Amino acid sequence: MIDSDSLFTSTGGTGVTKDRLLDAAERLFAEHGFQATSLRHITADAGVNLAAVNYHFQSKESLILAVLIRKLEPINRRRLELLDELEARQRDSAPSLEGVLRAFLQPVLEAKAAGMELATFPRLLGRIYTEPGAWIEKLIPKVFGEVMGRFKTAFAAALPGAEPVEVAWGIHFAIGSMAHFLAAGKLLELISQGAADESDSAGTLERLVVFTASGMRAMVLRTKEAAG
Amino acid sequence: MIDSDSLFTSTGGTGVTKDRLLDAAERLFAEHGFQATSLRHITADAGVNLAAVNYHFQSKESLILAVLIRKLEPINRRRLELLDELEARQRDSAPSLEGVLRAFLQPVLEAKAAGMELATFPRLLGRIYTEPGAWIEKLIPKVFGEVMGRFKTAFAAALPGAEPVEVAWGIHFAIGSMAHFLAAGKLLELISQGAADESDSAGTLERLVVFTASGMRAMVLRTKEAAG
DNA sequence: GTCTATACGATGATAGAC
DNA sequence: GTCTATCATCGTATAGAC
Repeated sequence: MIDSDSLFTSTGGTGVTKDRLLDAAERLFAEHGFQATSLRHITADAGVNLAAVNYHFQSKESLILAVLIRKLEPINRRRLELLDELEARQRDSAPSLEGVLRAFLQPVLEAKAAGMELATFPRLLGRIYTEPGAWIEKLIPKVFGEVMGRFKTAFAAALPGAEPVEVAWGIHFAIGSMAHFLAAGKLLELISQGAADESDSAGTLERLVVFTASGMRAMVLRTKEAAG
Repeated sequence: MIDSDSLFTSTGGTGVTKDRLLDAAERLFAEHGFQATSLRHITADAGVNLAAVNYHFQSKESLILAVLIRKLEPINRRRLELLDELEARQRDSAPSLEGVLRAFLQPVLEAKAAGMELATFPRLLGRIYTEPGAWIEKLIPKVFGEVMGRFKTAFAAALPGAEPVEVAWGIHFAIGSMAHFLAAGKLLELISQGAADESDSAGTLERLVVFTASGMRAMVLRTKEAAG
């Protein structure tokens, strides 16, 4: 259905039309959502022909993914940077679990604080995960492959003695807490009756790190005790 | 855009057409997803006229919500049942945090194990939360209002001394871990390279309870120490 | 290789007769 | 309450100009 390769090929030279499309699409998606934004709106806004979408991208869904991947790339690069710094700072010992979590979570919260419409991303991924076709399984490794590999190792090192499968569960739950915060900020407002400030990035990061670090440690400890 | 009241009004007497629509929609949505299921498929399958959808429900989105709400109701009822039992069992002391979490999480995992297509629900809610219009803010309290109120009290009692806003953060993160597990099971497969068994409901419940209980306790402790 | 003009089939929604 | 008929709009595909 979607040629996943085309999503990653650089524009090479000028690539005016393609970039104009991505820019217009990004702006309109953030403002009105995916479904409410028609390809005709996008192409009119970009000043290009409707058919250009099907030339540069194959489908609307592919265009959405291209927009998201373009936004996600710097976040993942920053994650790897922070992990590099963390590992360089403590060459002898293993990095702390809190440090690894901070390297993983901070770039996302920074991007949200910078005004990026990240709420759309978990939504789209969530929709895609369970959609028939399952081409996402080849896409995710390409976008998150390096990040996931590096961080899995780092998490395992920060949780000595943990079974790899339990580390995976922990990462999954941690991503869930983060993704839900990004996607459903309004729910936090409802639960806390307006008392919680979701725009407080530093506070959110701290809470996420404390919550997930403690959760992961407890899960690992549980299985270690059950085994021993 | 959507008259939220109509989603909750009982069919009253027979209501054949409305129920036939809900049944057909539920089956087709679970099989093909929301977007891929057209109203014409649904009405043909239900043996009713196309316009019946717009008469009984106003829009496709409203029909989707009605289907989900109908499935969600028994889950929330079971949650309250389990919480009642828990509170009756230990009248004198406060219920344990793990017990409250189990009452909240178990009915969802049971429903998933029974074959319910729950993955669609976090997806839809996620999409709606950030959609313009924000009518969901009136809808959520109606569906989750009683559950949220009862469990907020129970969580606060199980976390003595915790600031209410921190309890809200904890609930939010816990819901995130649960919702992400429901919506993105394939991601867990990828992270664990197939080692994690997401169909193991008992194991998942146990992991979720341990993870979220420990996370909530640590978050509350952090703010208590900061305050004291 | 890029881009445009144009058309197609299907969709969600509505108006008005019964 | 239920139907038929009809609407504007959508995503997509193709043929052909630069």
